[in-house]
Amino acid sequence: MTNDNKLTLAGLAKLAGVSTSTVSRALNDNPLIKKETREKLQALAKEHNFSLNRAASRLRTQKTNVVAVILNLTDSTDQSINDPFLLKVVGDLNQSLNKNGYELLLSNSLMANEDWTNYFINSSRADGIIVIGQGKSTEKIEQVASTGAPLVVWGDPKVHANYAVVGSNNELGGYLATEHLIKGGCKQIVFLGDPEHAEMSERHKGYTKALQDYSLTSNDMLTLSCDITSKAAYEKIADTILAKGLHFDGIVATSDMVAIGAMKALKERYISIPGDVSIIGFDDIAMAELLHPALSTVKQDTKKAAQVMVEQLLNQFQGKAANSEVIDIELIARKSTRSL
Amino acid sequence: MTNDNKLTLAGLAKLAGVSTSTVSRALNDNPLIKKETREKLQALAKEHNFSLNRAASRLRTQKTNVVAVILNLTDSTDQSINDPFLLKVVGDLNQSLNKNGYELLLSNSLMANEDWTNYFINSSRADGIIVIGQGKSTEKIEQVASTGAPLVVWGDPKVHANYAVVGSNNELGGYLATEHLIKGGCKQIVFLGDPEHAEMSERHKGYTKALQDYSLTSNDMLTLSCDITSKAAYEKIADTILAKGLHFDGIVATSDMVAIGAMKALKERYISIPGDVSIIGFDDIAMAELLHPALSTVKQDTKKAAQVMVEQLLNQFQGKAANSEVIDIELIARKSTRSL
DNA sequence: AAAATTTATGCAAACGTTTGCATTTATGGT
DNA sequence: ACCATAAATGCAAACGTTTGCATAAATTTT
Repeated sequence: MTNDNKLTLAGLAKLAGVSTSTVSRALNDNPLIKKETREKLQALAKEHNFSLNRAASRLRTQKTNVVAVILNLTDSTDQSINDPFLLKVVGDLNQSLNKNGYELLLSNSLMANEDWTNYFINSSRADGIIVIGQGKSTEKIEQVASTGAPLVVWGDPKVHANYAVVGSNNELGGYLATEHLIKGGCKQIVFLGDPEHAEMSERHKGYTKALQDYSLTSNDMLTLSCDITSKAAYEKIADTILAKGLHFDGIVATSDMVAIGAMKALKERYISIPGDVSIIGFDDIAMAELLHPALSTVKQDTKKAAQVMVEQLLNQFQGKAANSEVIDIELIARKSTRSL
Repeated sequence: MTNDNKLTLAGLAKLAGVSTSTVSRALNDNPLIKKETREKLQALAKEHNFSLNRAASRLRTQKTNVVAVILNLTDSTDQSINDPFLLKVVGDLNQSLNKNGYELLLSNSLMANEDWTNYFINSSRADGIIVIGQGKSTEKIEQVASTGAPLVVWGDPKVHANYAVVGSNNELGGYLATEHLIKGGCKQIVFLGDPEHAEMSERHKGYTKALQDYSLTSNDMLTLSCDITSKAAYEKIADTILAKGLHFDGIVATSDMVAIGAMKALKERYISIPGDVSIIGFDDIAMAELLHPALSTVKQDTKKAAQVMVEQLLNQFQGKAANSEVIDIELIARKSTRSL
């Protein structure tokens, strides 16, 4: 529009009849420059539609103002990429990062290079790394941590790690969910999910503890292990009922998506929810309240989580140590569970 | 680990006893360098965990190998950020971009600066822009297009625009969906969605055309306008039934999320699906087949779409003009619609 | 009114690559 | 053996910022 050959700092300087250093400082609102000239130059820049070359300034300052967000998918069936919860976290991180002047470089564990520190940090692609999900193996994460690169992980904050983990109180969540079913009168409560997964295993702990506290059967056969996708959950419940009949009256699902799969398997068999079987999920994805019956669940506060994660990362940028932090969860009782 | 003070090209060169130019060329696999030395240097680089400073190379080459992906949210209630379909598109774009050596910088229309070309392209943050969703207003997009910046938009490819649009054949989709209901015996078919939205309005066209072709009532009152979220759809259906009774026996929903909301409103009133009312969605999100009843829908091929969009963008990088392109859709009949 | 201080601006080097051109080394032709 | 050509490497400039230090201008102090 205005000028075709890209306008540079030097160009602006010439236009204004000052030096590049003055323009640079003025645009960065450096008080070293007299206020009037600062404003004049800023106006000039706006007028000429000037925009700083970030590649140059990143090179000079050794700071990118970019954060790499890595979706830690568990395997190649791009299943979890469909989990609305994870993607909600990405969205909220984007908001928080932008608010703090950072941009979000999206990546995932399947595509990203082997050595994350090397690829993102040493190459000046990003200043820090946020990993979403600990998955089943944490070796790559630990490797990043060992390099000392700024890092925050979404996962279970209770697992002892040499890196900062932000996450919900999963054990408590599992406990509350189970207790809610118990109080609704359930006697045979199944845990449905993947107990090898860090976060899920904590939820399983809470589940077991609640059963003990209320002295209910804590049979091993009540733990149904399956991948954390709707489809896997659907199949697991269908198979189980086929094999052993309806030997349970409550399901603690490890995520809302898992609960959705289970619900479908039950509905297809005309098993009433919550009449015959109560079911409770985890996450509180947007869809939970729109299911029929509306899904009771344990809500994870992703907005808060995103804020905390960004905050922790910024701390590390300033040389401070980062701490793991627990985000409060909240039991949301809807229609898929009986409440006596 | 190996060395703490960052290793640079010059450092590597010194280690190898050659010049920086040789190392640079070797690492870029430039045949100007003898094959043996190339391999030797690449091995050395790997051994020393060397990684190129991208800020520097971007500055020098004026190429970032980054593409900005902008989620074009319609308003500030961050509603659409919850739409799994949009996020699926982001995921697929990430795959396609990575496969072609590009990285994905995520942004959204609410946070991003006003002038997208200026912010992303002129500043050397990215080489090109992909906008997901035309939304209700396309002024920002048109502005980008007018600057000549590499741009591809996901939306309705039929709307005549001065930029390349990749999208499904929405009119055909709307037609097929409606026809499917008609063939199932529906007589009073409602269109549920937002006809002001570019893509949705095309689907509405197809809907109208199908009604005409089969000479069914094409009453204006059968077009129920609502935001494209589950919640809005739920409320719209609930209100409509309250006000006018059940005056329809089929619903063409503008997206699967909208269909989900409508389904809930029906179920709550013990209206049988598809017994009393058939319902069909659009998108085929992962969850569609896991609803009860499994949702019939018009599938959009996001993987293919992502590939095409990236391809079109790469074309523009090479100076070629980009064309709008139509992605095939597919009717998926499940259990939420009668099939006579 | 000159010296001392404060305030505002400019100079020039540096960030780490890439690449046109010059130079050296190897290969081949007579 | 010598020259012409081809292959391999090196030199040095450039990309567009930022910033320590030096300088110039304005202000205050004596």
